[in-house]
Amino acid sequence: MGRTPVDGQPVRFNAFTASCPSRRLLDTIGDKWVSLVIVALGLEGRMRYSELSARIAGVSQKMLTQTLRGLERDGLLTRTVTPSVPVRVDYELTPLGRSLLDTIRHLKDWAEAHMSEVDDARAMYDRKHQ
Amino acid sequence: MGRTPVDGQPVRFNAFTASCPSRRLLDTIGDKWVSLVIVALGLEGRMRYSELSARIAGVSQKMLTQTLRGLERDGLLTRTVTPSVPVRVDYELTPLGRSLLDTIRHLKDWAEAHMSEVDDARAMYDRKHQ
DNA sequence: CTGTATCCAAGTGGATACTG
DNA sequence: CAGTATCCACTTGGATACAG
Repeated sequence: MGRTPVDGQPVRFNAFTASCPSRRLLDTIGDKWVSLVIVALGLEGRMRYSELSARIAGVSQKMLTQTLRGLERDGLLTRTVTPSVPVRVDYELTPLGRSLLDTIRHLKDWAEAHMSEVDDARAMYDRKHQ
Repeated sequence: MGRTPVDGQPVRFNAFTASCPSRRLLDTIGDKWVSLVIVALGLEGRMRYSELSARIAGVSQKMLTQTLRGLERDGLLTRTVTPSVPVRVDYELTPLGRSLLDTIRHLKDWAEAHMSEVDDARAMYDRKHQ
């Protein structure tokens, strides 16, 4: 999200720099299912695949698995396989995942406090522009 | 992001409910260019279209205009046209936009503090899984 | 139960050309 | 200068079928 200039050159924001941590975080939590998974695990502590699937309305198997794999890879949750028959798999937030949950709660707070103002602004804009 | 149950039924997260403020906020700031525009305007206060275009690397005219229109519609910034020749257009955050900037800064703080841990987790995951 | 693999429709966004 | 309009390549994600 823009690097601090060290050479006196003007700052130029660059969404493409792989080194931009903010961009990467936004790409992660901007994903449709990521925050839902994190919030669900934050509330329940530990959940099975089937519980997550039931809890998150509309998610397909493909997207739930893909989301969980990505979050596991990022160190935000752990995946525990119990080799019973049938197999049981549990997911749980890591400390890193729980700290991200706090950040997501800030977003949630802003959203719940201010999205109605956004709605009002939209209604007014749409009225003005037909 | 899940509604509080009022009838004793289990909570079910639903990313589709238009009424979910968190989902809508995430959709907004998850957009590739939105946060870059907001942060740029937060830093500079007021900027012309051409200044934004120069400041944000890689943005196309189409996407910059589209992003600015969306943010104007949401009441997050104002658009001021000065009918000179050639025309001059300035963009500036509204108070609502500045309050969102604060929230974005929280994200930025988490990202700068923890994305290196995510990198480490990814490296370890990729090593384990070939 | 917990996935994996494949197909494909819809959405996203860059490039290019043109305009008040 | 500050856009608008159009085309199209690429990505995203749901549906479906299959598997350990």
